[in-house]
Amino acid sequence: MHKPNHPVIPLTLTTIKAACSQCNLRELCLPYGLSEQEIEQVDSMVGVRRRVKRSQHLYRAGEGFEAIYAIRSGFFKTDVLLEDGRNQVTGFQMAGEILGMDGISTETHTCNAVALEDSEICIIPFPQLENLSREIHALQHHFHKVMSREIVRDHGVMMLLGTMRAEERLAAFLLNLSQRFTSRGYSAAEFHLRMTRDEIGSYLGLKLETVSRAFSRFQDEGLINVQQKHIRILDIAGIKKLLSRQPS
Amino acid sequence: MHKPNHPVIPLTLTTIKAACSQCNLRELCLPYGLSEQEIEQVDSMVGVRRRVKRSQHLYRAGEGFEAIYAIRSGFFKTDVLLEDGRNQVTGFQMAGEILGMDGISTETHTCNAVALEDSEICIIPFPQLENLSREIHALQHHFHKVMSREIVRDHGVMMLLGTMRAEERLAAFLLNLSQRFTSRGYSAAEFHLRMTRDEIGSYLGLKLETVSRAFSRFQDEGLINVQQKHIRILDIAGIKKLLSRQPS
DNA sequence: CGCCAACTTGATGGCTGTCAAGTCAGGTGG
DNA sequence: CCACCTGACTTGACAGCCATCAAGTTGGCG
Repeated sequence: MHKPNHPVIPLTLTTIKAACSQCNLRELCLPYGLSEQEIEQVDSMVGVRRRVKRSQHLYRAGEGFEAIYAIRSGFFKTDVLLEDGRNQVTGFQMAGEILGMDGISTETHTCNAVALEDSEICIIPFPQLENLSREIHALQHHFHKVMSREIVRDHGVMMLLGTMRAEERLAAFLLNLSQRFTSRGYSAAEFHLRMTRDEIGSYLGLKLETVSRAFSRFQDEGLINVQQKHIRILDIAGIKKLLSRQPS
Repeated sequence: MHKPNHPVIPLTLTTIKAACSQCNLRELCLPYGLSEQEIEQVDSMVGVRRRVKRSQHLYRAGEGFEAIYAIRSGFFKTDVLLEDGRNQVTGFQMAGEILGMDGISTETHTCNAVALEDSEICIIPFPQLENLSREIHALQHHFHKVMSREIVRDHGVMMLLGTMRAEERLAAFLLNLSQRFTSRGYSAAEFHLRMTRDEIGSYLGLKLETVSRAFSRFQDEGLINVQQKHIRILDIAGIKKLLSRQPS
């Protein structure tokens, strides 16, 4: 939907009134075909935007659950900790994706959400989401799809962790990032990693040295170009081939 | 010849009218505190029960999504397949648990659900669930909790696959089974595995030989007693200790 | 009774973890 | 401007856990 010139929205430094109606990520967060009035209702449900600076927590495991969050800009990771100190990155989230659904089941968040770069999120108070879902059919169904997509995504990670070897995991990781950047209008072939090797390793069930070695090997084989956190994909087809090859 | 004049409920061998109001698993599937009338509404939403014999599919990846399923009795596994033939068991489900939520996001199931023993499930047509959810507040919230719980469970599996070694994984698996049997009124210490070593291995990201060896080692250490698929836990505390120990 | 799938156990090898040393990049302060 | 410092990254050597391959055992079922 194209917007003609519209009135200026009042801004503050810390929190901003969210306005889904003006948001260019709308199609990621919301269903198609809402009426003007329904969009207004959604606007008033999504209370405010909030900035989260790099390395700050959006929420922590153990905190009470009150809202889910739509990422308006920036990049996050979620992770869980075991008592003995081991931790597992469970996902990386970017603009247009939803955070916090882990908290619904027990009214308590079960993982940590940390900004990997300065970010901005929209707060969606959960009781109000449920209220509005009962009124707006499409919103209800959309939210169910979002949760289901998270479950399917998790199955993909389980597949990756359970059956793939190191280079396959990294290849899948790169392809996934590339595809998500593409669908947000960024380059499919060139991007900046917001996370460290250690965080990639944690997500992929590998040690950071293994991640680093795999990156180097990909570079030696002419598949990618790595310069620290800067990645350029040279041969997408070659990377895809790594995934379909039988290990045994 | 005339039948007696009270109405007879039609039964067939394959499907039975579900009746949540009579179901002793009600507290697993449904929220507390529904009124008589609400329960009746749920009864009429849950269309029928269906029997699924051992090794039969409840649904397959690629099939259209129409309903979710509550397990009334029996035992299932869900798994996903890669094109190259590798597969990953993503979960084992038992009575009172919900299957099929993977299908909501794309209107198509993304995994297979297979009965590991003769089972019985209740069919919950999804559009009707959404309809009733808009009427019954508690049902809506309960369903959201169920989906969220699935997400949290998946995070646990990712933790297991990403950070634990073989014996820790198997220990976690046994404790999880034991706990779930307990909460259904069965023995915490003695149970029958419905799945093969290969399926356990797929779920835990291990080869069947490794699973078998870990079972044997547990037995040698006096933690459990294994007789093929029959498991007796002798030292729960000892098994728990395996989980909290640092690997390095 | 015999067959077959499931399981167990042993021997060997390879992938990836571990330990260690060195390099690189970015930020800070003199 | 440059020295310095620190966290992130790379690379090498080695070891250990688990996969692989192989052979044998068990138990269920026709």
